[in-house]
Amino acid sequence: MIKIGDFARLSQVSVVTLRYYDETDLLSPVNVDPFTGYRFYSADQLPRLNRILALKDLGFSLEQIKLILADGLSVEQLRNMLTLQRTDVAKRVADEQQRLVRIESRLRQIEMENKMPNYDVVLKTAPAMLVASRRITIPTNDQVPQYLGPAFDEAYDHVRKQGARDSAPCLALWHSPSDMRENEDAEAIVPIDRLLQGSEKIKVYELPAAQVVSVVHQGRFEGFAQAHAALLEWIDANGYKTAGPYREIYINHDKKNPS
Amino acid sequence: MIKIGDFARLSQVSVVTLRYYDETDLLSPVNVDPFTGYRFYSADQLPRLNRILALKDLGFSLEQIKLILADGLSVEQLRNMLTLQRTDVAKRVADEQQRLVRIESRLRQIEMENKMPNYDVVLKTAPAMLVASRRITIPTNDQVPQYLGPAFDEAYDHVRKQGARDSAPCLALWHSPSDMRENEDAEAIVPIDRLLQGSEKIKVYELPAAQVVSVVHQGRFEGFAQAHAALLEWIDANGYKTAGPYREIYINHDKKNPS
DNA sequence: ATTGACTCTCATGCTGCCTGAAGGTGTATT
DNA sequence: AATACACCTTCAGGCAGCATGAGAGTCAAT
Repeated sequence: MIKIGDFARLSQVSVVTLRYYDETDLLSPVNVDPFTGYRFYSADQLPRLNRILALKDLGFSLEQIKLILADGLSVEQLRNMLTLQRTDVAKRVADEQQRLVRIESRLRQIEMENKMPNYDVVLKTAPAMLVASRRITIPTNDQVPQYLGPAFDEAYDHVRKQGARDSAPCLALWHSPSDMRENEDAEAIVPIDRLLQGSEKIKVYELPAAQVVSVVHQGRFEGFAQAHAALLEWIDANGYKTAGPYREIYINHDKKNPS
Repeated sequence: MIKIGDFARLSQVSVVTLRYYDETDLLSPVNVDPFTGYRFYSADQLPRLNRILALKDLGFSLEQIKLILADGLSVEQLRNMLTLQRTDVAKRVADEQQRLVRIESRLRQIEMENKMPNYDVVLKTAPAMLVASRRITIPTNDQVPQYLGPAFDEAYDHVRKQGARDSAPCLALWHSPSDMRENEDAEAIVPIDRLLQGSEKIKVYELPAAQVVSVVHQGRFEGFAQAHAALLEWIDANGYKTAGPYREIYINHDKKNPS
């Protein structure tokens, strides 16, 4: 019979933790004095405790450990749990390594510019949505406003004529590679709240959900190239590849949120 | 003015999270209707929110992010925080990788033995303690009990004669390499509660704290070699090196807990 | 009888939110 | 004008794995 304090010293586990393990039925003392409530442990319980610690060390939760320690767990099940845990931990390792890369890229940026970078790039998931779209080709880079404005108007008119409403801010898709400055292939998109008829010019379809890298640009177009550059840099630094068109989301009248 | 739901959709952050950020003063809406309590955001707040997300992505806590976003933070301080965070994350990566190694070693053990291994090896930290010690040389492996028993008695007598008490279970240190079977160099140790006089045979000193790899063996000496083997295997598999003597802790009369 | 070292049982806190419950708002349709 | 329905509000509680502290009872030695 060992009192909790001694057992704690033996096992290098805190008294509080031992009490918690008792409370959660992970490891209960062999007997408890019915009057004083004192917990008494036996040296025989050290192996179980050590196993608990070992499993915790492998990253299992106390719930999982309880499962593993329950008798009736087959070797197969045990192996499965370990295998799952392995992929889990492997993923965590990969995640943290990516994080490390991002931190280092930030540090490099700071070294170079000697200030907090202007643009914060974040990985997000854009949900799928129904859209009405007008796809156009823009001859030269400086004609973007003249071409894109009317394209949006066309799409928006089409939507309103059928009595649907826009359910989110408009966005533009750029299908051309980022270094292309002429004959750019763009799509003016109005998100809608229900399926409706398309036309020759206006296509209606579901824009699928996608992983996107997002950056917020505030103000008018000037300096916009910087935001774009920040995006590309981030993508490069973090080892991603672009797998679809660029999206630009327009909020209010002079603000942009390309993603 | 954007309602919280729309702002949530724009930023891909949940409404609940936005409310939480408001509550914790990380990002408050530009204005709140005094009657209805409705929160209203502005598109101008997207950059700040994006920065918050970016920093969260780097692994900072919300508290730290609040600090970083507070004005008056110098580039120096920012760089320091990032550097700290880098070492932090690097450590986490290393930890998780070690964990991965341990899991894989467990899996291999299961493949080989087709059952849960008998011994659970855990890394612990043994605290420093005052001890009275009797160091002896044991000619051959099978004479361990005859030699070690009296050595403990000597140390224990010494302690009692001076009115001190043992404050923890006795332990033995083995200074010889693990493959040595003759003329083993061992130390019988009694932990004590206060400093006392040594003698020619009995040394009194502070056994320093140490990182130890611990395994629990239950029962008599038979099968003890297995526990020992498990230790060595673990140490090898996890890329550690032994940096001191083995410790064996004896609990009750027939139980052992070498660490 | 009195220390002093332990032990007990609550209660609360930590992080970063999520999940309701109960009730008030805003807009559109009948 | 009534109603429906989507949104908004403020609590309250929960999650994992304990740590910290309060207030009170126990145990062994002096």
